[in-house]
Amino acid sequence: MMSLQVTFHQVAPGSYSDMRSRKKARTRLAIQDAALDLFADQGYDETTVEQIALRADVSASTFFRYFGSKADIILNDYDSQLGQLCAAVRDQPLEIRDLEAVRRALQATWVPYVDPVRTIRTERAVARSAFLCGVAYNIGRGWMDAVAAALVERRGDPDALEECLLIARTALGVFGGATEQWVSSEAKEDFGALIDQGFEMLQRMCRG
Amino acid sequence: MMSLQVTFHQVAPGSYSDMRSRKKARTRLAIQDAALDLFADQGYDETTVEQIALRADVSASTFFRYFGSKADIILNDYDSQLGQLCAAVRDQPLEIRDLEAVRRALQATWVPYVDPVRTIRTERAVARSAFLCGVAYNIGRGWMDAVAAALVERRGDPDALEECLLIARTALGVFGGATEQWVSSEAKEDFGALIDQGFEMLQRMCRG
DNA sequence: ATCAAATTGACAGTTGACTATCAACTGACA
DNA sequence: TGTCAGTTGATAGTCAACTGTCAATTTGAT
Repeated sequence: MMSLQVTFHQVAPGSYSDMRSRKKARTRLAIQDAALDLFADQGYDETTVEQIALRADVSASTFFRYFGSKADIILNDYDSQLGQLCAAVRDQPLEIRDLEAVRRALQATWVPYVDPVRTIRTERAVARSAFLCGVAYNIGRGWMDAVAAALVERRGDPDALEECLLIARTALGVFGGATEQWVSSEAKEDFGALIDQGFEMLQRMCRG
Repeated sequence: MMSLQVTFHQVAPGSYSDMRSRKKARTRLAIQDAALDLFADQGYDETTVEQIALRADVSASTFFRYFGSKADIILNDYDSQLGQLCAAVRDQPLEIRDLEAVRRALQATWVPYVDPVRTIRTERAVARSAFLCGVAYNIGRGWMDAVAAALVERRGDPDALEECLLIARTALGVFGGATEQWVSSEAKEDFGALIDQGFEMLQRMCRG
């Protein structure tokens, strides 16, 4: 998936020790923040790089020094969080069903760390643009694959991949639905409770 | 969802009776076909309107007379097929569980009518472009909403919307997974069987 | 065959994403 | 304080999507 590769361009990550690096990190964040605000307000296509640069108080040239393309802005690295989620899935005791393992892992590694404001803004931006939808979809897909792999590893049965993929897909579907409800309540409702509710519903739905 | 609205531009649908209209319909299809071929081969972003026009034996001007934008090409109207699916869902006898109702409706109104070649080509194009992913995602979303509405109507219980949404989401997840398997087998496997298999797996996954 | 309307291609122009270059500036360090 | 590498803004230019216009061609009706 070429268009989804995260390109760090000329800005190396890590080693934010000296003033220079700290300033760069600040600039990077400022650009991202400005862009997401504008995307949420006007839509992705309707926002020009010049507008983003203006709001972030940099020149268009500088923008392209920090991000290889307009698309790169939102190709955040959720990698660390995804890693934790997968580790938590793997660490669930074996006597617990797969679906329940994913539920617990989500509750432990994701729910406590979501930022409501950022989530709402991102969701709004995504809802307005087919391109951003695609990016979100692919991120979700990456999660699905990783979670499925974690489940397979937990079981120790490589033949179960197809089944684990379905489990991961279903679990992330529940997660997505809960997120949607949460966002549409403007984060007023309890996110964790919404997720549990979704999993219970799934249970009921399959039994009859 | 502004960017996903189907704009018929200057070409009115329906009433393809006389020679002129028939020719227009043919041109329209030729452009769509050329575009999808190129998208599948080179990717969406990497394909220029000029290339599409060239392959379809028209000028770029003509291209923009048929499609308001490059994106419009793939914003096909699956409306009729979606309508049939929903009708089939509504018509399933009440003693059948929701999930099973959707499964039967899919088997009856969708599986027999898929074109393998076209599906494979489309899937390949979608896999290469974040934008096309987004379009596909939104189409899927429209399905989810419509199927959920059909389920609510079948039950006659408007309060069940949230639950029906989850059911529709899960069913379409199974459907999506099966489609993926089918495509990756190059349509060699039995599509209907893959779908049934997915639903059975879902059953097992929730129980045990 | 002929006329009016629809359709088309050629061409010129606008916009915005993105690249390349260079001179000016800023922080790190001796 | 002065030097130097790293960072920046301004400028000019490319490329492709998209718009508008006009003359040439094709089609339907008479």
